[in-house]
Amino acid sequence: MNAHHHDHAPKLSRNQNEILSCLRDANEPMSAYAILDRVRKTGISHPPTVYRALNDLMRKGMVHRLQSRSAFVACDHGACDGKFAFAICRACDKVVEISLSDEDQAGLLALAPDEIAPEQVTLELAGLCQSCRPAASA
Amino acid sequence: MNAHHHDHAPKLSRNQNEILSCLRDANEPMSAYAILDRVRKTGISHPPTVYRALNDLMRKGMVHRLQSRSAFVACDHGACDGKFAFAICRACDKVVEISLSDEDQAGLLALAPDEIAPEQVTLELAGLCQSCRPAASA
DNA sequence: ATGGCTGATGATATAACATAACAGCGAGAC
DNA sequence: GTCTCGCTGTTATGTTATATCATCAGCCAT
Repeated sequence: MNAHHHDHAPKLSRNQNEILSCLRDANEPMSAYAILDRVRKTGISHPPTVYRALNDLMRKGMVHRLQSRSAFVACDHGACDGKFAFAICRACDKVVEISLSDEDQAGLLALAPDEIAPEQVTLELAGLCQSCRPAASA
Repeated sequence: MNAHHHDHAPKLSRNQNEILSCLRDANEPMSAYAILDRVRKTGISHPPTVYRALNDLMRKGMVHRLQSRSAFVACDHGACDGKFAFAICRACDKVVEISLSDEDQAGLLALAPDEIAPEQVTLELAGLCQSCRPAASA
C-alpha cells in the first residue's frame, strides 16, 4: 500500500477517499470530469460532488490544482501547506512537484510589489521532460 | 490617444486594437466574455473573435493571461517576452505586473527538477493590496 | 424515543470559459 | 480575371465550475 506517509491523515470522507485514490493511482493530472468518469462506478455521479471533495482535499493540502491546466494532482508528500510548485511536461503532461524551501518561498514572496502583501504563491514551470525531448539537438 | 508607448507596435488588426484598448481602459483583468460584452458595440459579437484576438495579442506579448483567474490583462509595458509575473489582490482583483530580472527568471527556472527542462514560467502571487488590508493589525 | 437542528451528500440546472469547424470576403500574385 | 491565402464571421458544441435546493444521518435537548 501507499499509506506509508508520515501524515496525520485527517480522516477523509468516503468521497474524498475515492477521489484521492483515483488521483494517486493516475499519477498524472486529471480534470474534475476525468475523475468523475473514473469514480462513477463507486457511486459518485455529479460534478459538484467531485468539486466538493477536491476542494476539501485542497484545503487539507492533499491535492493541488494545476492552474495552467485546470487539472488536479495528488500531493506527492501526502500533504503540504503551500510551499510547492510544479514542473509540467507540455508534451506528455507529466508533473513533478517541487518542494520549495523556506528561502525559495521567501524569495518568491519578496518579488511582490510593496502595494500587495502576498499570501499565496502559484508557480508552474512548463517545459519538456527527458522522454519527450528530441534525442539530438538538431 | 494612448499610443505613446515605446512599442515597436507590430500593426494590430482592427479587432486586436479594439480588444487591446478595452483591456487598457479597464485597467483590471477582464474575462473574455466581459471583453465581448464591452466590445459588442464595435461589431465584435462572438467568443471566437475575442479569443482569436486575445491569443494573437498574447503571442505578441501585449496581453497576458492570469491563469488563476481565467482573465486577461494588457501588458503594462506595451509588450514583454515572457519575463513577468503578477501580484493580484484577492479582494479587489487589482493586478500589479512584476517584471522579472534575468536573474529572477534564471532563479525560477533553476527550481525545475533535472527531469524537466523548463521553458516557461507561470508565477502569480495572491494577497491583499493596501486598500483592501484591514487598517489595524488586531 | 422523538423532534428538531446541523452538517454532509445527492441531484438538477445553469453559468462561465473555450474551441472546432466551416463559410465568406478581400488583397495580392500571377 | 481568377486563384489562393489569411483574416474575420458564424454556428455549434465541448469543457470547466458553481448556485441552489432536496435529502439524509448524526446529534443533542427534552
